[in-house]
Amino acid sequence: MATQTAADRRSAERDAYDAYLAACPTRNLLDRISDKWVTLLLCALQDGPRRYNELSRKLAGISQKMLTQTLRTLERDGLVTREVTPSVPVRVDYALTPLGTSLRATVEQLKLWAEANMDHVYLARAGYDARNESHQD
Amino acid sequence: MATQTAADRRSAERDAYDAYLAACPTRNLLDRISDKWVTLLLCALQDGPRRYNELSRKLAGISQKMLTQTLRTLERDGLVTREVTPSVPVRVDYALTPLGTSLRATVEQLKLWAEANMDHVYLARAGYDARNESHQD
DNA sequence: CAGTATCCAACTAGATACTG
DNA sequence: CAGTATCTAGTTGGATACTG
Repeated sequence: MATQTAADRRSAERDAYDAYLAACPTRNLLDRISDKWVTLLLCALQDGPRRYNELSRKLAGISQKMLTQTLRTLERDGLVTREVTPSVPVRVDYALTPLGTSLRATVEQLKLWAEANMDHVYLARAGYDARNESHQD
Repeated sequence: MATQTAADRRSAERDAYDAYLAACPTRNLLDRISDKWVTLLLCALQDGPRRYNELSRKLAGISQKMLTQTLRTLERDGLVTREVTPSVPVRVDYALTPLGTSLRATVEQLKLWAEANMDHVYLARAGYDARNESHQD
């Protein structure tokens, strides 16, 4: 009994943060990093520093607002660095921090998974829709 | 020249889907799976089938609407199965498909990353905010 | 138990125009 | 070049009430 309790306590301490809990701050962090722009930006920075306009071109269709906003959040959270070279015109380079690199490894899997399983998902949707349309009558 | 072109073509074929492109359907899929409820649900199903109310309790604070909606999307995309046992009251079990299991492996890393690096992110934010408040004057 | 249906406040994010 | 500022259409998701 005492053993059980001690084990439980140890386990609780190790898992101080638990995203299943609504009040846990990791719930918010998980929400932030679960974002397509975050994923694409971190991936776009994997081969070294990139300039603002390079990122803008690479992430086709992203608005200036979302690009700047996402980069600022990533910078504040310690995932990317922002280096300004005060030339004329000014040059700004974004790069991954070690923390950002550690997250990039994971979100890249997400991007690769989507690209690898798109066809599989298409098939699943077609099957689901076919099954559910036949229930209509 | 011919070699170059052939290599380009091969590369283009391998990367038929590219989430960097706005019009690519994987951009949408990436957006769908980049969702905290998707992550938490897939993780909650990792140890086997779970009933609707079990999931509701495990994902503290999720509304019925989001739970049902997310489960339906996951089912349609072929990531989870929904099994109805027509008892009274009815019993419904959700479980991961092989495709869902493959995605779960990745999103679990996301959840673990958030839980493991929360403190690091807190520190980064404090540093960023301190640096930027001192710029105010 | 496992949902469905509806309403709506709040947040999101694109478009647009402007700047050091 | 690398942003900022503003406006708003559209979406999201929680709350609430109801059902087989």
